[in-house]
Amino acid sequence: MKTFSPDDENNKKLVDFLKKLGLNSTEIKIVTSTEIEFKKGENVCKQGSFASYIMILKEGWLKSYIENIHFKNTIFKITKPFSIIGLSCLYGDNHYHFGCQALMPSKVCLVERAVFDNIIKGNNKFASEIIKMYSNSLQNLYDRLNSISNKQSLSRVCDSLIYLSEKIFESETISPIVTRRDIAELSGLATENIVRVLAELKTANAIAIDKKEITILDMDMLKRFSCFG
Amino acid sequence: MKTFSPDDENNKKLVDFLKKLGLNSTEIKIVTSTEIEFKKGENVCKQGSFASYIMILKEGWLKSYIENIHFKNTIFKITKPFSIIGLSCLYGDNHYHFGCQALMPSKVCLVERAVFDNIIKGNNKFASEIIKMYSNSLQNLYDRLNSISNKQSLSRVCDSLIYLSEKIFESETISPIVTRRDIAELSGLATENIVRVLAELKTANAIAIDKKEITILDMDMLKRFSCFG
DNA sequence: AAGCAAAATTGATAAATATCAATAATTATT
DNA sequence: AATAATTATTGATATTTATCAATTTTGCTT
Repeated sequence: MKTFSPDDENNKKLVDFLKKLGLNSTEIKIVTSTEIEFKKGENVCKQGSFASYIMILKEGWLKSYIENIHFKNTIFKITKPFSIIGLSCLYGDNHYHFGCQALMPSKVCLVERAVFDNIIKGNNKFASEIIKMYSNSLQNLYDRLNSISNKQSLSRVCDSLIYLSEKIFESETISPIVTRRDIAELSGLATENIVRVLAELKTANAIAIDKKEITILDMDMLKRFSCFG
Repeated sequence: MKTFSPDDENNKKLVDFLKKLGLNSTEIKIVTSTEIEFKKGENVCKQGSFASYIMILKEGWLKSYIENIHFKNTIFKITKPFSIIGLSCLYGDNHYHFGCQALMPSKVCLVERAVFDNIIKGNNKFASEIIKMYSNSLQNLYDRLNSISNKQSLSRVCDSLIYLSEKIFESETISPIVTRRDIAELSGLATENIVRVLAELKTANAIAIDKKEITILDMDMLKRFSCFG
């Protein structure tokens, strides 16, 4: 009997994911042929640089953000395996409109844009799956925009925690790979305010804090706070 | 010689637009068969309602926005003819995640989602044009998010004015169909602050104000202010 | 385990924005 | 053209959030 290393396991999952998107074996080989490792904190892509690749996250976690002139970032998405990054750059001007950084050691498959485009054009099932991803991305951005532009700090932080718990980590526990600053940039607030709001939520028994790890104890309460505005 | 009514003219432009997207005559007929008129202020779609249709704006102007509980809206897009609205609802849960309202009397073609989906699946050229629109929508949302979450009022208002002038009206003059409140909801600010910032910009000779009409006199200045943060 | 660097926390203060109230201007309606 | 209704404007004030400075905690390296 063959034993699988964690890497084999991960390969298998990635292939399964791509199959579900409608890719055949040849296409899967093409798409997974170039794999790059990134260290924690490394840039996966830089805002403004030439957008050569569409990226598939195979292992690890990334954050995608928009940089402004004064190095104040807005994180609009945390990405888990197996997600596709850079779809907004598939057509249009040839530059990344956002930056992306590894939250922990991560492996990413790079697919040249033209190659990716070709597969879409020749594979309707895949095209329609990609369109689903676009829809999801738009909806996620609507959510973030709503949170940041219409709500106050408490509600915004709750939104971020709900997002991280439900959409990203799929657990009541938010991994400590997400820092207070990350939550701040996700909420459009200063780090110090995040700390204060988290302390409030802890007092209210909505969350528990163990060092950098946050656990949601009362999701209903967070959702009520989120609605308050 | 035949003379054309404004309506004929408009029909022709719409057909041209759809041809460029790769649709054939049959598909164009299907897509333009249902046409609805909306009065100024009328809801084209309501956030949360069942998403039956993809919409093509044939005539007029619309605003798309996200509502929060306390009726504070965030406008994320102003739409001109010929734009497609509701792509984010093509798949996914069956509800509109945003509201859309007519800024003036407008005509909209309604296309059932399933019909639209079928055309995409059978027409690669069209699918890839639709994907371009998704990319543009995402990039527009990145821009808005960056403006609202990282910048102060002056820069935000400048961003909104630049957006309206360059992307929407394609003129230095911003049509008075956009109210101060619309600019506020586009900028994530209170209406009163918009008025104050506009007064500042007028004093700086960056814009001219004639009743409700705003004309950009110095686009470079607006862009510098936009970057200040 | 000690020492260092990064991240988190706390309090005090400043700055930015929202809100409220009152008035003026504009547009729509009759 | 007169009136009503909406939208815009202005000033004063209250809230909210950011910033700054100092300290503590945590995680990492040796």
